[in-house]
Amino acid sequence: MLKEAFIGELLGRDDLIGSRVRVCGWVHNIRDVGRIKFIVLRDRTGFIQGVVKAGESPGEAVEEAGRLKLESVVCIEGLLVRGRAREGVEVKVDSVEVLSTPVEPLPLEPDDSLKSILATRLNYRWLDLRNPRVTKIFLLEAWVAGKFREYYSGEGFVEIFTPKIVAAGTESGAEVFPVIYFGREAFLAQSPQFYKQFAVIGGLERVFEVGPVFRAEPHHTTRHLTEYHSLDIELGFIEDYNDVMDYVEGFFRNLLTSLTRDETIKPIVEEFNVEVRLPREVPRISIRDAYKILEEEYGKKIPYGEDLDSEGERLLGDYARRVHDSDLIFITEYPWKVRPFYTMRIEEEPEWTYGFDLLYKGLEVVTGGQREHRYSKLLENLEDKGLNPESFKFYLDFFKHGAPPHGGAGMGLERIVMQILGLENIREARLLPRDPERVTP
RNA sequence: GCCGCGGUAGUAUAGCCUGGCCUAGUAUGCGGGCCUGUCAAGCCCGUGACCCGGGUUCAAAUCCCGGCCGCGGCGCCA
Repeated sequence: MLKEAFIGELLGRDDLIGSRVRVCGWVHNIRDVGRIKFIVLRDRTGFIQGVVKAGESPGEAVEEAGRLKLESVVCIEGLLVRGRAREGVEVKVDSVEVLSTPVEPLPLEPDDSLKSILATRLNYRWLDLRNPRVTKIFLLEAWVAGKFREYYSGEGFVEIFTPKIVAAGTESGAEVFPVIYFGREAFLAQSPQFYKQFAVIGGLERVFEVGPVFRAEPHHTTRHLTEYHSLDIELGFIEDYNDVMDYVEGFFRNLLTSLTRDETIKPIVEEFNVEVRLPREVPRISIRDAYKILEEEYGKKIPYGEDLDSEGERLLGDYARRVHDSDLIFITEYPWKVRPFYTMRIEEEPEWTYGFDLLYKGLEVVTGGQREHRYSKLLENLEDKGLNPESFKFYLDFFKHGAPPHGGAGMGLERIVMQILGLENIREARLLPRDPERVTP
């Protein structure tokens, strides 16, 4: 390896002071004070200052240092000494090795990239990503996905990998991207829904998946992407959908608790200056109660039996915080008319379902519910939705040979990250966002 | 998909409403120079822009129309 250690690994290591180190990274800043040059190197873990002095440092190093540009990729070597730099230590440089240097002026300065509009930042995302604050978003995202895997693996869930090229859309209504599959029409999966049910029915019982999903909806909002990452779970032998919510809640408790305790992630939370609240209890209120709360406490009228709009969700987020001291709130028993056909309906009140959403800081981040596992009921549901059972034959067949009662949920990774950090636009939480206008870079 | 707002150097902005004093200002970057402890380094010099097309007018960055692109709200959703 050209590089022996991350910058962060060299900082705060008193035992290394006085020894020779090699540091590789990007030139973050050059402060040329006449015969002394200060070179600030950056990698994803931090900054370190190198000092080159004319007359003192080897002539070759001085010459090379003079040729550096911002964002040149270099390795410097020298003694690690206590210095007057912010980091407490600095490198007395005796060798500068330039690995790559910009061939054109920078269209965006990483250090200042946040001053640019998002569109420009996304056009030059490889530079924007070097902004330490932006880097941290993706370190957190990786950590969240890791926590998801860790939590559910620990609860006996099996990770699955389902097809992303599929023959039919999952939910009626939501638009899919068609692809030409050897001359036939196929689609990009908008959800692993059918296949995670398949895996449960196939005897894996408890499964999870982390994967991309695709939605051909022309949304122009700060919280939609046409390609995002879904954290999915599905589990069999549930008594009712509260079992599903228990597992969702368990994950969020674990996540938020770790967020406040994990030393590796604390600096990120601090950088964004966000408060992480651990709820004592996560309220579960039926949507019918939510209608009442919205009307009585906020004067907001949602037509009975209709879905919540985004303002309603924001207000319920406020309600949860005010009344229950919780950033999280489950809304349950969604109306049948706004839920997909595979959702289990309440036997005595078939206009309502065992479907729920979880709002985090007033934004829907999870959707889930108990699924209909009875073949005949599924047929009824399809008929009720005016859907043709023929188009769902491959799915219906799963249910012909023994399917346990089951349910599950899907969580939006980017939305979770966005809400944790208080980002204003979901594109910030996507490395290379896809939206109705953008397919590059 | 419907509705609204916007497009000025590489980047971010001022100017636009109330057309002329705009040879388009500022910051940062970039190029050059000075400076032996900077840390948003500083100082001096230079570089570089009105999205495209049409119209109104003596005169358009500025007003009008069309296009393209961007941003946001709603619907819908994670």
